[in-house]
Amino acid sequence: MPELAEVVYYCNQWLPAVGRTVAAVRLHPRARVFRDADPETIASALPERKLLTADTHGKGMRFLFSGGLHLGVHLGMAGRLFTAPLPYQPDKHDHLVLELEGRAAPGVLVFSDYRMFGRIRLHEGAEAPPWWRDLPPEPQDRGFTRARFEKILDRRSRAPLKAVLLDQACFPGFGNWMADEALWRARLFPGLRAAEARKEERARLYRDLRKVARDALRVIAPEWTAPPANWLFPHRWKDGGSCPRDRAPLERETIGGRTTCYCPVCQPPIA
DNA sequence: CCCCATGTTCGACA
DNA sequence: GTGTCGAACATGGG
Repeated sequence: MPELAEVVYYCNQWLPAVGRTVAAVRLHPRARVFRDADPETIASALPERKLLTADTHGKGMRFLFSGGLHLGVHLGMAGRLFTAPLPYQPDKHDHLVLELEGRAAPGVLVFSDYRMFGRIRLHEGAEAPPWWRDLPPEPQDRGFTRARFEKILDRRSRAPLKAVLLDQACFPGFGNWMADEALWRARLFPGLRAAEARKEERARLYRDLRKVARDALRVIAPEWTAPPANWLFPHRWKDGGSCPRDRAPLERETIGGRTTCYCPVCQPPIA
């Protein structure tokens, strides 16, 4: 479920706990979300630590606690973060619950993920963890230059554009719907190979994918407002959905290994 | 029972 | 090395 802006939204859910100290940890030690972490260490290291900062990069999150303790969270397909008052009775899909000291709201921080494609990591040390170091610029960043974009397309010349946009090392935060949205706005067939995109088409894609990232952050990150009807988003999963631009029936096809929605009229497939 | 799902990773293969 | 494909992971919904 979560892509760039949804990840920011969920990260914000834990933000009210900045400055608060963890009193106790409740977790399910055999949950798959702990496959890259030692649950015992998480349970013993977090109590008495104060949450200092919370930030996101792409689909990843990093919560920094006092004493140089870094908690990494990836939401996978169905993960979410929320807070709740005490006393809190964990649901069966709540894999990590942090109880906070004091009586102020929120009482607990919860990481829930019924599919368990999500992931929790822990790192202790003065330096940033390996998984939070040397991160590539996000598409909405100033540092995400046209030159960088061109290099990516040149390197992935034989891949369909859809597959390239889903590469987290190149477009951190982009997922299935953002990739489709950007290609639709740029009027490019998702199966078009990067090398086949002409100069103007590349320019459109660069402009529109950055716009999609910024629009998503504006609309979804603060309150998770429903995306407007002039985006592809609200039409893409509906059977019988039609293109908000020309009303043509939308098509769905597996491209780059994922179900891809596009408009056959304004994003004509190459024969 | 079937198929599908806003994600990642790994192995087999061209 | 590049890229594709399918499976796997685990669960729920239609």
